[in-house]
Amino acid sequence: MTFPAIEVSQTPESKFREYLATRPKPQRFTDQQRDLVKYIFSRHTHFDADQLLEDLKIAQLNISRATVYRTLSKLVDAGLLRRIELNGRMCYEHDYGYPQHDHLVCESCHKMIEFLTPELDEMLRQVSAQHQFQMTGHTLIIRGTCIECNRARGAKRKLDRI
Amino acid sequence: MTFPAIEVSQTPESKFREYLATRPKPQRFTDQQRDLVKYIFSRHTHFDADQLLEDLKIAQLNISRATVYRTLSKLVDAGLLRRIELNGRMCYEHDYGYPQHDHLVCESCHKMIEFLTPELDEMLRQVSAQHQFQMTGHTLIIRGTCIECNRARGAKRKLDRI
DNA sequence: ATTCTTGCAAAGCCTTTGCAACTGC
DNA sequence: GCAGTTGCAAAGGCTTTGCAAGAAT
Repeated sequence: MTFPAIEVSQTPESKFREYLATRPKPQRFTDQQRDLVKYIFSRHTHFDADQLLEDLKIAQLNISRATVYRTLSKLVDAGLLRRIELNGRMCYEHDYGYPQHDHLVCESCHKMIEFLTPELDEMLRQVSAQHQFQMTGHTLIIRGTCIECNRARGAKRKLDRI
Repeated sequence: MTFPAIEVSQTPESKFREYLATRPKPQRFTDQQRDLVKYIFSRHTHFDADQLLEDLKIAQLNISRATVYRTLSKLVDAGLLRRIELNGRMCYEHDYGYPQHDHLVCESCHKMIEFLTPELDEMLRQVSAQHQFQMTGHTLIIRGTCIECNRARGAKRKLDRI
């Protein structure tokens, strides 16, 4: 993990069960949902629906595409996952037990680097206030090239010159 | 316009022609492209491909969907338009002759409000430097409710209580 | 004359949805 | 047993693309 986890009193599974039970229309907790929550919270990565589906297959967990999409939505609603829009597709990351942060995204290797910015919140609040805007959330992504890809590129340029 | 325009020495059309001529493989400047550039720069709005297509129809300019998409891409490459990803679709706005800024997006009426933040650039630079990250651009969107929608909502709540 | 662009329709990509079978409570 | 969930395949929304006809240089 990039940052120390936040202390939480419940497991992701119990938090999810609580969410399901608490909805206006109570929802059920199924085997597929249990497996998904367990799998997703067994590692700290950014992933999209497709990657997750592949990884689940490798892990011998047979859960259909439709169920994966439906469960991801519920997990976002439940506050267990955060959704990030990136290059026209949805990316997910842990929300529960993990501090709010933003991302540097490498356009070469697509790595996501997390960063914390206490000043940013203050800035967002000020801007919103100036426009009498009721902020509910924000998205900040810094695009560019990570240090590894930059080095690789530099090395390649050197080779090209020989 | 929300902000004063930047002084530019060329018209959007001539800048585009220059871009087309300067590419490794020179590209042609067609009637459809001319009409599109003229139309797009005749007003300062945020728009997506679909809205543009509708507006073009109203303006009696018959340009096919494919050509609109293809030309929008070229205009982005040429530095005439900026592309903003929003709710799974692409939005466009003037780049040439207009200062770099970020957006507040109302989730109720989908209005986009532009704002300038000198401090932000410094912050982004610092974060990038800390991670030895070569920044090429960023996206910052503040989501929430604009003042008009907030008022409307308040009014509705009042009515509901009667 | 050559090569690039257009317009059409078809395909692509990611995500959502209708429906019959199934399952948690 | 009833209401909500699954899996499948089909549909949806937006964008891209193959190809023949047309236009720019």
